[in-house]
Amino acid sequence: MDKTLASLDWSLIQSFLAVADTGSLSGAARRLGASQPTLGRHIRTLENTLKVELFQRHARGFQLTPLGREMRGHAERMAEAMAGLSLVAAGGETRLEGDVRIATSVFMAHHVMPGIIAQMRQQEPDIRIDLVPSDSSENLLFREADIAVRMYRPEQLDMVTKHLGDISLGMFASRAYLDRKGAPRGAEDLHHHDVVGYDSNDDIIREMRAMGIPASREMFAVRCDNQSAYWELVRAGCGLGFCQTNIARKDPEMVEIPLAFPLPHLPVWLTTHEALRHSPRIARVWELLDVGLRPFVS
Amino acid sequence: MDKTLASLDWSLIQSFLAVADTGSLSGAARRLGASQPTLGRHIRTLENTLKVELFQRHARGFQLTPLGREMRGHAERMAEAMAGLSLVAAGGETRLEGDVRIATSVFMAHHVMPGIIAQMRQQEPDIRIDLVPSDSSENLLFREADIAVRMYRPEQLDMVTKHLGDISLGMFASRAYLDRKGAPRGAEDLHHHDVVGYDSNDDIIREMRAMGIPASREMFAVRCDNQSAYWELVRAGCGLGFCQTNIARKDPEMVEIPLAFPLPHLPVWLTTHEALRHSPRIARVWELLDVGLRPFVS
DNA sequence: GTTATGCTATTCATTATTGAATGGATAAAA
DNA sequence: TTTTATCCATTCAATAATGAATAGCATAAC
Repeated sequence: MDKTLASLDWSLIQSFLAVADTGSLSGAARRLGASQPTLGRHIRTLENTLKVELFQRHARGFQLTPLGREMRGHAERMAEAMAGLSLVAAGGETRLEGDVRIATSVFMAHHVMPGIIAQMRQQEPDIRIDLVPSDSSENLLFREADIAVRMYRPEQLDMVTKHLGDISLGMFASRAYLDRKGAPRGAEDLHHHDVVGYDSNDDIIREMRAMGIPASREMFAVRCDNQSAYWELVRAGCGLGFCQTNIARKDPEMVEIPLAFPLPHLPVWLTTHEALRHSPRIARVWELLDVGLRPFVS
Repeated sequence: MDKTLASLDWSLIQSFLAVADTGSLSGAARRLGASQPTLGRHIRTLENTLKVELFQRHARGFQLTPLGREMRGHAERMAEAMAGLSLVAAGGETRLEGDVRIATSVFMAHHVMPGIIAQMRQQEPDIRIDLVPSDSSENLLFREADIAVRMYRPEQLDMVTKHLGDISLGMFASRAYLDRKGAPRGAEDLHHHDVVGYDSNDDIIREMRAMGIPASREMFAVRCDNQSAYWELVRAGCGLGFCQTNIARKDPEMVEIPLAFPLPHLPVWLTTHEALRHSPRIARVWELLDVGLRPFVS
């Protein structure tokens, strides 16, 4: 085996990749939990050892040279292999303790998960939970999360999934709003009302059109992409809005608006990586999520 | 990104793979140029961080657990990516100095390369040469060599190759042997002579059979796989033997035995990895080998 | 122009890592 | 059995790597 290959410290490549990704020593340092001088030294050592120039030193940061760009691909392949390795390792943990990261939508994280997690903590005090609220999908391969609770069918490969059931949606308004504007009568009447909608997400519009109701972005008086904040807007009386019926019906201030047409249902999927499935603590949290979410997916 | 993934030092994986490959801390230490306690600590750190058991401690060394075996594949993928990276880096070196590893057959390394390398050193004193004599083929992907001089067409992918010409073979015997046994007359007469052959390598037998001459392993009085030692056996008068004519004819003690049938020719191929082709020092050594080998491939 | 911000390079005390040495344990060879 | 050769774990002095602090730049905003 070549001397260079054997003696070159792999952690230098780790640093190289971090600097290449973040574009600066400082950024890479933050990502790796190291300091900026350390990263600077790592890059210099790497360049000196390989006798090549990997970055152009710029006042605003480090920029890859063409050669560095060529090397980056290989470093990324190393990172992927490392991710796979780390996944196998996590799946091999045998004790019923440790951290479990649960990714789910902002809305669920706000309105559903706290109760479930509180119960989990009582039953499994040795399992610490990281809750990752996010409406963009996580990459479970890179362990951005261990278990994801999602409102759509996961499409990543090597995943174990379970469809827990469906969440029914309803249209709601606050009493204050209804006192002011009255309740809508039928689909056409919606045009005379304020509706709270999503901003960049066009789910509502597409669903309404699918129902045969003309809809456009302009019909929304107030828009918000964060679903928790969205719901607070509706509760504050900004207009009509949609919400999971199981949550909204518990709120005495909110009134459900009966609709002539049925709203779509949201499927609830539990997901984890195949390699993690046999880890006791992941399996346990999976089980508790399965049970805990049941009341919400009637 | 997961904390474990980001914070786990990749050099620990490097150590893990070395221990998995060699089966011992000491062996891994030798391979990595580190010490046995260091490797021991690395493995322990890795196991503690990932909270898994990777090896079974045995008195004779370390043995992978099933989980460790699963992880090994990923570690190997990392090593492959690392090899690719290191190759790109080596190809990106811009100076006409450094080390170049030349792999070639034991015989060539003994009888041909020294002169060529001596001349190289005069013309390019800043290029240091590692000569790797080996009759098994090198893996240029892992940079076991930078340039290989081979007697067969290389089959690895991503390789740059050049057919320099062919080497002609002849049958020779020492004067001492001929004085004792006389020269053979024709192919049938070979049975009354001692022939020095290869041991596990059956090239000679296959070639003779291809020529229509009945041959078997038993016809060899003395056998040796190392071709340099083989030739010394022939020179010492152990029997008839084959050799490159260009080399053998320079030896006043050796007499060529004229044969009625033609012997096969050996092709000479120069090989390097695609990624290294544009490195100035590799290109320079390639060029000098091309020129230097010319007299031998008439 | 001036200020604020974000970055890199350098220094130096601190900390963490390393390896030589040692002891103990096991398996193979004499 | 005794010897020999490996191997691993542990210890501790020496070494190497680290990060906080600082200074110096370049850019962007005012």
